[in-house]
Amino acid sequence: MVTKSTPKPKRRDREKTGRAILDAVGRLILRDGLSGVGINAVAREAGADKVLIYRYFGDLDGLYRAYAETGDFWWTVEDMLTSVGDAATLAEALKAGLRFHAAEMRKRPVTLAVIAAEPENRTPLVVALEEVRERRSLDLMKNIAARYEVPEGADIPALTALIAAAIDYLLARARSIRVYGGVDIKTPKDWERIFVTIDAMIDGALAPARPKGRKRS
Amino acid sequence: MVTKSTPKPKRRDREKTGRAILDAVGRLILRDGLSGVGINAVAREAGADKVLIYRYFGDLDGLYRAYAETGDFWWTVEDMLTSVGDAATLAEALKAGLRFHAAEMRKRPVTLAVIAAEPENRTPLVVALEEVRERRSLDLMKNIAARYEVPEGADIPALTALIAAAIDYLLARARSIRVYGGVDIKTPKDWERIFVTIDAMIDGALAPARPKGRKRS
DNA sequence: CGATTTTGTCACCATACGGTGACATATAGG
DNA sequence: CCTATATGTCACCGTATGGTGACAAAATCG
Repeated sequence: MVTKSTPKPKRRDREKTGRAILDAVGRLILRDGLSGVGINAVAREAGADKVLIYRYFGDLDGLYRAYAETGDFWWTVEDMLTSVGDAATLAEALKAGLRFHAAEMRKRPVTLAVIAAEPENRTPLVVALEEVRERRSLDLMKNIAARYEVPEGADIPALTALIAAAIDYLLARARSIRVYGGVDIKTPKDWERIFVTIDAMIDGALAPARPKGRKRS
Repeated sequence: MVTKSTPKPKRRDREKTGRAILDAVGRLILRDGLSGVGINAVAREAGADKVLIYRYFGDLDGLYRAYAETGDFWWTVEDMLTSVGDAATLAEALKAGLRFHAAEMRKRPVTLAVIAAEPENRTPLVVALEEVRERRSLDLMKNIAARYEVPEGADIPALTALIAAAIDYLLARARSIRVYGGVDIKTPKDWERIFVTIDAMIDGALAPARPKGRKRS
């Protein structure tokens, strides 16, 4: 037999195929990290021919851009505000806000995977996520300034940037290691412990008058 | 002419070649990131045939391992202690120690590049560096416990892990971005500002009795 | 229904990768 | 000096990558 090979035709549905491709991107990021996302891998994972990726998204960067617009990669500022809105003091607002941030990040493993890849993988996807992060930070700072009185000498942007950076980095690392600097970072219970210290750090950074008294030895 | 092609022989010197290969690894990490280190790239960069890499180091992982033993990737605990040894209080010791940490990390761009690649690039090199970090943390914690009295409720491991994580991550990110969360992270001057907040956070985390008094709205 | 556009399939290209075998010759040991 | 080993050179392999051209058939539109 010359084996006509029954090539099993496929229902033609541009929209469905496009979605399958974008879904495959997400699955690949999750499974193999952002560096595992390539034309061939995506086509294979999506069960679509790679030529369709080029037709629909232009090239790999176009795919990244399209995927960046697809997902729900961050909490929104509104969500943040409603989640923290009833805090009486700035300190309580920051504590609740950073807890909210950590909880929301843990719900978005794809975002964590992208963050993990950020430093070495400067694709449009990571650039897009960075832009969102910066815009959101500015928004949040404006809201904080409007709602709370900031103690003199307190540097709210530096404070939140430091703690958010630590949270994001440690959550991203927790995908592959269990301990960082002798501290467990894997389970929610571990993070309860960590947040006790974060709360104290926030209190310190907001302490109204740091006496600066130096003792000489 | 049949062009005998003058193949330009090379002086044979195993030691020198080996060193050239390891040097090439460092240069490549610096220029292209850890993911830019491959057999072909290293051979090209070192001006040596790749078969020599296999002969001398086994395979790519062996190369990583050999390179991990080559470099001075971290400060030593002794250096840390002499740099901080005269601090009168635990708070001052931690402030000085973390400043020292940041300064030493900034002197080691290769280490920063490896840290940047850590989350997605689990080569023996990053594993080796992680092990050093963990050992060093334990060492340091022991020394601190022996020298200073730790206030009740203060979690020194969590405190140092959080701040060190933020420093390492932000320094690694500073290689490719200028601002994180609205805060400049590039120049030493930027870091002076950041360290003001770090100092305050340390004070807060070491504050002896956090009253926990909540105000209701 | 018939013509045109769109979707999907396949075969191909050049390039790069990690890895290996065969061979020449410079060096070191007897 | 002659021999054995170690060093370096070259040509190859299979596999994967990003990317393109050609073609068949399904869907759409007149």
